[in-house]
Amino acid sequence: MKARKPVSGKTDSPIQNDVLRALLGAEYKHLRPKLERVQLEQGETIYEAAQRIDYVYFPETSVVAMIDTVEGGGTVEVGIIGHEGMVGINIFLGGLFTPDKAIVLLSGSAMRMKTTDLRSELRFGSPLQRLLLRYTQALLAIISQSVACSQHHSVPERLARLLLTIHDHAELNVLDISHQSIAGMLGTRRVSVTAAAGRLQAARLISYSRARIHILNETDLKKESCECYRFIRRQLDGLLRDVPKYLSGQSRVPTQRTR
Amino acid sequence: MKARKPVSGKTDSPIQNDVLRALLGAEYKHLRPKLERVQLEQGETIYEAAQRIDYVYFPETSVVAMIDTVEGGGTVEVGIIGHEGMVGINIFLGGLFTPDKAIVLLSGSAMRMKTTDLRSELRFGSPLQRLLLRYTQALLAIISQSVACSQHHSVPERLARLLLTIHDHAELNVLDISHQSIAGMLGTRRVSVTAAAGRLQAARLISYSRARIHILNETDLKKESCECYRFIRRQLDGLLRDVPKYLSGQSRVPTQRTR
DNA sequence: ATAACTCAGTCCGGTACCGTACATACGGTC
DNA sequence: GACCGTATGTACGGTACCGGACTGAGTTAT
Repeated sequence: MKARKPVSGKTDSPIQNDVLRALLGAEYKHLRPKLERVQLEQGETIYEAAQRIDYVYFPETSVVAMIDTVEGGGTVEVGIIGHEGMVGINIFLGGLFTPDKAIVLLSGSAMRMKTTDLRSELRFGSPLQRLLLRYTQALLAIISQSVACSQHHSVPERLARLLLTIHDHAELNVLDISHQSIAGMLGTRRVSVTAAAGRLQAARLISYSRARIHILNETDLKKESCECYRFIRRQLDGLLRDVPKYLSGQSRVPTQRTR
Repeated sequence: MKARKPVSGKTDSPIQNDVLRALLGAEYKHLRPKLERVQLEQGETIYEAAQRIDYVYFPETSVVAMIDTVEGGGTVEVGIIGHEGMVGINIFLGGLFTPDKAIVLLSGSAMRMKTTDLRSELRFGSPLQRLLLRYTQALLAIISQSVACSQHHSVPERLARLLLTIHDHAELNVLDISHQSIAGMLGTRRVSVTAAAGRLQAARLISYSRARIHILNETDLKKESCECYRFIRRQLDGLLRDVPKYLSGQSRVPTQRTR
């Protein structure tokens, strides 16, 4: 496991991950010393496929993509994880490894925790466990939808969906991603991405150059996307709404991070 | 909820679902009165999408498919569930509804349990919970692979995979399924299935007529399938191997049902 | 026997991709 | 400014699959 430097100075600033924030009561005090804030840099590989996992990550401003690889080298994205979730859900489910590769899509901070610490937190029907169960549910629904999506929706539709999904986690209207790496996520050729992106640019919905994409018109971009974007949003929004009932003293989830 | 007749007579015969069998100790006695054996008939719909769930099902000789539907009517299979698993995993994860439709692929028996009973069983860190967590893990891995599969593998490859997967749950080398419903699972046209199936028949790997498919040469059929079949098998086999360590008094999982 | 239905076989033009290749353009480095 | 690595633009033939339509063959109902 590669050494990773903690974010200097602001180790104690407020936590921005929704799962952790939902635990801000008594549970939190107990958990806090086991959490460490780290900076994740774009392009960095967090997990290799089939690798033993030492840490799970709760992204804050960072965004992480889960990537599957098939024989022959083809890849595809099976999940985008940001401040609403956790990277390493397989650990929670009882596994020791990740089935897929996790790479950092957008630089930013994340809280991390040793897998051993996570496991001991889960001993009882703890709030953390219920939160993660709930998150797993959303993840399962989203991935199921992804199967349907890759089967039935066109590359342009899926490109719009992907851009919107990442954009929802980003702080600006700018995404630093190349056509090539988008192609890797959609499981298609770079050329197909360029063609689709070209159309979106011609329609003034986005603009791009050299691995930098600007979202110009989010509203109309949604119209170009397949239903899957809305589906994903609904799942993740529901996640926040459903959280309170799992908590004891807490009446409402803290305000969502602006983007 | 439709009335469903219990299987007459043999209500007390041994349970054939792997999850339940793994609980055959003290936990079992506690659970047994809450389980009811029912007969599931091919083509029957167990859950509609977005429907409230009253029962979860533990298939024994029956096989169930989870089907997603997209706007426009396209469908795709997102999971085949047999004696190794549970139908209604979303309940376990804290939901109230199924996101997808569940239909009976092959007739047979299943044990079922009220969702309310399931929930109360899960209060503590029960063995049942750990078994279902472990199962969820496998399910997540399999569905992730399905995303990659539908993106990168051809219809003939995926047809072989599907037939093998169903066959593994069946008791005979005969599957009563039409090209049309296979098309619904692969998310493709009936014509594409016919073409692919025709090739497999010409190669004497299968034979078929009027919604009845015979598996003639499983070994060579595997060679026509994409890697995904092996992947699924590995996940489900690992499921059985990993079970014992979650149990207290039990040293080994009971012998697997022959097929 | 006839009809009605479901299932499978075949054909047709169209298109959204694929794999490959090469050309151009941008950004940073020296 | 010249260079190099990376990103994007474009072209081209090939093919897997689509949507739609029609035929014939088996199965069940009347």
